[in-house]
Amino acid sequence: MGRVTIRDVAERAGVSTATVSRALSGARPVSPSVHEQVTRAADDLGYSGNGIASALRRSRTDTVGMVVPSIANPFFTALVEGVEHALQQAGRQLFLCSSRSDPDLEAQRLRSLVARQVDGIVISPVHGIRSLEAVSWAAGQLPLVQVDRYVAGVDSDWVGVDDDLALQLVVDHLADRGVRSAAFVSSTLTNSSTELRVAGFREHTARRGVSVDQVLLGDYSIGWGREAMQRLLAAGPLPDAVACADDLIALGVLQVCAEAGVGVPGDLLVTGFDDIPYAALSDPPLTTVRQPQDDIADEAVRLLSAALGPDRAAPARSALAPSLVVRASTGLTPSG
Amino acid sequence: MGRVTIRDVAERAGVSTATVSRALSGARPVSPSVHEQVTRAADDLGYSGNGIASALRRSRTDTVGMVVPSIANPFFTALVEGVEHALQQAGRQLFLCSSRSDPDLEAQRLRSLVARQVDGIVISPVHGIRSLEAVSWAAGQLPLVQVDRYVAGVDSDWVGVDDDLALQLVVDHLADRGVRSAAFVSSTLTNSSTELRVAGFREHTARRGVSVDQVLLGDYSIGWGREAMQRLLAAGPLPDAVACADDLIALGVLQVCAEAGVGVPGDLLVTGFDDIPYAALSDPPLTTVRQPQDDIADEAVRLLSAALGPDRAAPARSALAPSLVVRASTGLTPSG
DNA sequence: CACGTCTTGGCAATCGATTACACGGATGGT
DNA sequence: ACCATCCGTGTAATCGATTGCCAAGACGTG
Repeated sequence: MGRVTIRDVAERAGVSTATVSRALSGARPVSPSVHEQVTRAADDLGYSGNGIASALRRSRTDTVGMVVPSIANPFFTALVEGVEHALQQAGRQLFLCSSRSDPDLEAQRLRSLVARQVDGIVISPVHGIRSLEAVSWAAGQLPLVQVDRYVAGVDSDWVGVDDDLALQLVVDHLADRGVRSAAFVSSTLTNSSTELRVAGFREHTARRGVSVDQVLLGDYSIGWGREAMQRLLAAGPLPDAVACADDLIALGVLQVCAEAGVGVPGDLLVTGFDDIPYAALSDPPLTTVRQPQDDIADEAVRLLSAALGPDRAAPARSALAPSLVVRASTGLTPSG
Repeated sequence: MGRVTIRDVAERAGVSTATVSRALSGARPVSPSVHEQVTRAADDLGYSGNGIASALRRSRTDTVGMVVPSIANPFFTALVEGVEHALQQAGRQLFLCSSRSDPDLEAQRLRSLVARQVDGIVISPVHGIRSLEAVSWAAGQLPLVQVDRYVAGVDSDWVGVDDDLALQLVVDHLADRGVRSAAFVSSTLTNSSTELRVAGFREHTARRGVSVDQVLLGDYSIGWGREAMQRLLAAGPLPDAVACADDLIALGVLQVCAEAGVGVPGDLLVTGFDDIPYAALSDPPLTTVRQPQDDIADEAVRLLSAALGPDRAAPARSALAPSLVVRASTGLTPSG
C-alpha cells in the first residue's frame, strides 16, 4: 500500500529529505541534475506524498468545506458544481457535506470540518435562528462565507440573490397577466431567503393590488408542493395564481394540477424559483426566477480567498440580481 | 482563531497531554475526577482538536473519497446521498469529487484523494479504457470500490445494477406493447454500463423479433437527448419506440417530441433508465428502469468497510436487480 | 508484613513533511 | 589576492496528537 515516504525517495536519489521536498514543491531552487534524480526516484517509487503530514506542518490543507441543506436539490447541486470548479482553479479541493436541513446535523458537520482543519467554509445555513450558534462558532474559528441564505448576527461574508427584486419580478409579471389574487407556497424554515421571499411576496402583491389568498409553509420539496396544492384544492375556489418559493415546490404543484384536471395556465398560473434544469421540462414548462448560480459560486470563492489572505476586511454582503424566465405556466402559448 | 491545542488543555487541567488525549478519546480509562477536569478545561477553551495531527499519528482519516462523473446527474446525486448517509452511520466523512466525465480530471482527483490519505475510495469511473491506469493505481494504494460502472481489469469490488436484466425488462415491455422497431440512444463512453446496455438492447430486441432502427451515441445529458431525437426526426420515418440509456437523455427526447408535435405514446413510445425524481414529472411521465440506489450505496459502503479490515477477500461483484416502472410514455393511459 | 496485581498517569518517541539555520564552495568586485 | 555574496544542500526542530513503556500508588492475598 501507499507506504513510500519522502525518506525513501531521498535515499534512492542520494540526497536529503529537505532537498526532495524542495525539488518537488519548488519552494527553493535545486540544481537541475538533482532535480532530475529526485523526480526520477519519486516516479520510480510511485511517491505521492502524505498530504496529512504536509498539512500539519504548513497548517494549511488547501481544502474548503461546504455545507448545504440538500445535495438532491438541483439548485444546490449547481451551486456545488460552481464552487468546486472555482476552487479547482485556485488549486483547492472541496469537502462536501449535507446537513439534510437539520440544524443538529449541520452543527456536527461544522465541528467535523473545523476539526479536519479545512482552510475555510462555504455554507448555506439551514435555519435563521437554530443555525446561529454553530455557524458563529465556526466563523470564529476560520474564514466562512454564507451563500444563498444567511443567518443574521454572524460576522461573515454573504453572497446570494436579491430576493426582494426577485419577488418584484414575479408579482409584476403575474399582475401584468391580470392576476387579482394569488397564493404563496414556501417553507417553514425561518431563514433569510425564505423570509425575504414571503415578505417580498406580501409587499409587492400589496403594491400591485393583488389580494393574498393563502401563504402555505412546508419544506423545499416536490412532496410539499403536492400537499400544498391539494390543500388549496380542498380549501375552495382557487386563486388566479400560485407562486412558489422554489422550483421543486412548483413542480409538485403542477403535478397535482395535472392530476386534478386544473388547467395551467388556463385555470391557474404557477411560478417557481431557481430555474433548475427540470423547470423547462415540466408540463407545462415553468415560469421561474433564474438565479445566477455560477456568479454566486465565483463570488463566494473570491470572498473566501480574500478572507484567507492576511488582512480581514469588513464582512461583505453581495446580493446579485436575478432574472425572470417566462414559460408556459404563466400563459405563454405553447410554441408551435 | 482555532489555535488552542491539547497542550493548552493539559496545562489548564493540570495534567499531561497524554491524559487529555485519553480522557477525550476514551482510549484508556481515567479517573472520574480527572475526566471531569479535562472535559471542563476543554469546554472552557473551546478545544476542538486537530484532526490533521491525529490523522498523521493514527494513519487513519476516517474519511472516504468518492469520485463521480457528474454531481448534476440526479442518479449520481442520489448515490452520493446514499453513500454519505451510510458512511455517517459508520462514523466516517465523505470527500466528494466530480470528474466531469473527463479521465484526466478523474486521474487528478484520484491522485489528490490518495495524497490526502483518505481511508478508501468509491468511484464510478468515466471510461472503460482511459480510466484504467488511474483507477488501478489508486486501487493498489488503498481499498477501492467501483459503483454503477466499472473498468475491467482492476482488482477491486464492484456493485451496480444488472444491466442485462434491465434491458430485458425494457424490451419485453415494449414488445408486449406491440413495438416492432426501436432505436436506442446512449453514450459514446465505453464503460461497462453503457456497453452492457447497448449489448442488452441488441440481444433482447433480437430475441423478441424487434428490429433495431438506429443506435445513437452521445453523452448522458438532456442536450444529447434533444439532438438525438432531432436526428431521428431528420432521418425519416420514426421507429415504434425509442429506448434511452438514461433518464436525462429520455427527457431531452420527450422535449423534442413535444416541440415537433410527435405524440408520446401515440406516435412513439419512449423509455428511460434510472428513475430520477423528474422522470415522473415530465410530459408524459416516463417509463423507466428503477435502480436500487440506496441498496447500491449501502452495499458499496459495506464492501469498503470490509476492505478496510485486516483480511483481504477476493474482489466481490454484486449486480442488484432493477425493476421496471411503467408510466404514460409507453402507453399507460393518463389516469383520471 | 511482604509480595504480586491492577490501575492511573507521565515521559518521550513517533507519524511524514517542511523550513529555519548553518555551512561549504563558487563567484564577483576592488 | 582578499573579502563579501550568493547558491545549493544538509541538519535538526517543528507542527499536534497518540501510544508504548514505565513508575508510583492502591489493593488484595497468603
